[in-house]
Amino acid sequence: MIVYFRGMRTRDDDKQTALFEATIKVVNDIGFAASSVSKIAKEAGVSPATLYVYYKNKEDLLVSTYIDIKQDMSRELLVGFDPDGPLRDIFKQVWIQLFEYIAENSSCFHYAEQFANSPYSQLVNTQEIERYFEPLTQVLQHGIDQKIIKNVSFDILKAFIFYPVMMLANPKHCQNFDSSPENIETAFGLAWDAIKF
Amino acid sequence: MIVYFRGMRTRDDDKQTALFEATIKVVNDIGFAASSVSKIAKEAGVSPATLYVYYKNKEDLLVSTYIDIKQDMSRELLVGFDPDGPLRDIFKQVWIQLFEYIAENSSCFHYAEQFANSPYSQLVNTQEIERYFEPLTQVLQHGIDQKIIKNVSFDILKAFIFYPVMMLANPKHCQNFDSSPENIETAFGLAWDAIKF
Amino acid sequence: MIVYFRGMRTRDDDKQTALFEATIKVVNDIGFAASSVSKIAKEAGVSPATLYVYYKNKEDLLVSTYIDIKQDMSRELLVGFDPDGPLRDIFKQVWIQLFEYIAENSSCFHYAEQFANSPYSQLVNTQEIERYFEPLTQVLQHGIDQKIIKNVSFDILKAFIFYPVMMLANPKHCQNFDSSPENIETAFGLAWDAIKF
Amino acid sequence: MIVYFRGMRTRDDDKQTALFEATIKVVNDIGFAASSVSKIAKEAGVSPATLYVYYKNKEDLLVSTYIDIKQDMSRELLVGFDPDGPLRDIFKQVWIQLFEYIAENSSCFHYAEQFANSPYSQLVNTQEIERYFEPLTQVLQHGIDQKIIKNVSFDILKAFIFYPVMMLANPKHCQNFDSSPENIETAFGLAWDAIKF
DNA sequence: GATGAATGAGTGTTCATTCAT
DNA sequence: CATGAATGAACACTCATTCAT
Repeated sequence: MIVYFRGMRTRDDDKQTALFEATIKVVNDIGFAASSVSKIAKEAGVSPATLYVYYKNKEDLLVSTYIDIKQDMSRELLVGFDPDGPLRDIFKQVWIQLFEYIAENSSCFHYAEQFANSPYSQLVNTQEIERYFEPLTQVLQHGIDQKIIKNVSFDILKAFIFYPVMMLANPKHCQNFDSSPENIETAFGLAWDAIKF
Repeated sequence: MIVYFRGMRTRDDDKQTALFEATIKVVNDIGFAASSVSKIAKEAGVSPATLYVYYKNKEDLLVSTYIDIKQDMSRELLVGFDPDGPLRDIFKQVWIQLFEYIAENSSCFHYAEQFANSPYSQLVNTQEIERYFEPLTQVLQHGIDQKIIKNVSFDILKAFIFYPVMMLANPKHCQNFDSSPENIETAFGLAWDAIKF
Repeated sequence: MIVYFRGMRTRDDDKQTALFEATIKVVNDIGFAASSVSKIAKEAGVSPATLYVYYKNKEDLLVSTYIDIKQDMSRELLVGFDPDGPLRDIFKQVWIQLFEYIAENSSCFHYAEQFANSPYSQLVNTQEIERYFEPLTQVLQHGIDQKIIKNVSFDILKAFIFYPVMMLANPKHCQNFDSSPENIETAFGLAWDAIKF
Repeated sequence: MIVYFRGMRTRDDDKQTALFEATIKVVNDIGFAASSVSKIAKEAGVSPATLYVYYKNKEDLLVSTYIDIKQDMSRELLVGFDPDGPLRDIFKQVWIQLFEYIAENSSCFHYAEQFANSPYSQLVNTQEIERYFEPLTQVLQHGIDQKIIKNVSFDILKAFIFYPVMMLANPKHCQNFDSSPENIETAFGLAWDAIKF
């Protein structure tokens, strides 16, 4: 066991955070294709070489950033999640929280979308990501068993519950959509009509 | 020695087509970020310099390719479009044609998605693109007026009719979805339930 | 068949030569380890990017340069080669020509030595290189058969005929050696005494 | 917490040795060009910064390692050296010991060769190195005076006694040479024939 | 003494684009 | 029209070295 009577220079959490945020900002500003390690480092206020202290390489930087976002997103989505409540309420809560997450973290969300559309996406273990969202899948199955939700494949259900939110909450796609609580509720109404038995 | 006959095409349509297809192929194979003018030219079987005869620069190449795809897509979508038929049938037909277009032209569709997610998308006149799909908007409005379709904003309606298809038809997102006619009909059922009054 | 009624820009032989010479000069001046593509390009008076028009990459540059030197060296060595003359005369002529080649092309020779001592050497087909010198091997065998030369392995014979020349002709190793015709003849005497039956 | 006892070594000899060995290993494994301070430090199991406690800089590391090897080599060469025995026996013994040293310490030897071929070699005092081998030079002179050895310059003699060994003992150059005692004796025979009066 | 963090300067290589032909 | 040659600028990444601890 090594004990230091005088500590060495330690890794700087601020720098890690700065790099994380810079990655998202740069990618959102100029796009995945044009984002370079040097631009991200400059945005973070560190030397490009420093970036390699915190990340193995560009791929690691982009992939780690994506995974961190996805983890954070699933956490936000499932705040106050209660699998024993009424199904419609569960989904409404998740739906609204997803909407709010996207609206409030639009840059993170957009980064994740760009990442998922890039060839880097093949480098992440999709199953691991999906595990974050497993509680939702279980509730869906429960709804199907109780004949509350249509007995169609998960892919179809997800396509109607979550995909439209992503569009509506993203000002890039829906500039006209006014995200007042009423409008969000209205939109959820359509989602529920789609999947309910 | 090349001899020019009268009426001979000076700009070679074959080359233009080759470049169009090469652009999509390369972008889909290696991603937006890694796609370079030289790789696209090589894939098309022409010199990088020749590419500049047909396109002003890289941006022009990418943007033009996107617009061409979108035009073609709207054309396919609206084949046999009859605004006077029953509303549900109209949408069903468009829905299925959209689905088939994506399934059959997945590389074009994927290119368009990557493009739309890139900052290049800011360079295209979105209104012009939307005009291609205007007949659909008119039918939507008609349905609302007749109380066949929910009286909510176009953005919400579109988010539930078209966005889910894009997810379902894209094998990258839905590997498990079996696109048999029955499944497609089932999925359309959810879309209709969502928007119908 | 493509016929150009107006030619395109053609590859510049001067540039190729300049790159060849620059490679040798730089490597000899600062060593294999410190030699970089940019330094070689600068020495040749071209852009680093231009270098990649003529060579696939750094490895190709270094390996091609080595092979070119070796080919040239074997050509010089075998000038006036007559396998039917007296054995001692054959070897004396080759020995002297090797000596002169090394003395006159010391930079090429030194490059080749550095290359052979580098890990890049594993990338060249040694057999192909040795084929250049095959006439000598045949004469050696002939000498052994006729009991003019000691019946020992080729490796030993080569080690005593050619390796000492490389040392003597190389001013880096033998600063004191005066390469007058008499001294060269004397040195050859030792080589012949070593291998003669 | 580290506690210093009285008389405790401050500079760690183990670390010095580890660095010496790591330098040779890394250079032999990946070549002079690719060898970096960090890789050597990692191989030695210390921090790059620690390396600078033992060596002034990279140059010092490489040069010191070379000198250490050369010293060790001369020591091995002259084991049991008796200037009063028969000349042929003296040289035979040295020759065989040189051969064995190279065969047994091929990595050290190869490092030394690479170093000698690099521009770093200009940084070492060659005369100091040669002094290690002075006993041999004296014996040579003695042989010349007694007309046992040809009266030619030292450079020529050395070129025929020692250079061929280096070639034969180096498997990189002579893969086919079987270093059995008989073969080594045979090879020495050629060396002796070359230099003997 | 020993260390991981930090970095400016450099690496090999590819880029989008222009040029002469 | 069509081309291969040519390049400055950028790329991802590693370097030898220093610094604070």
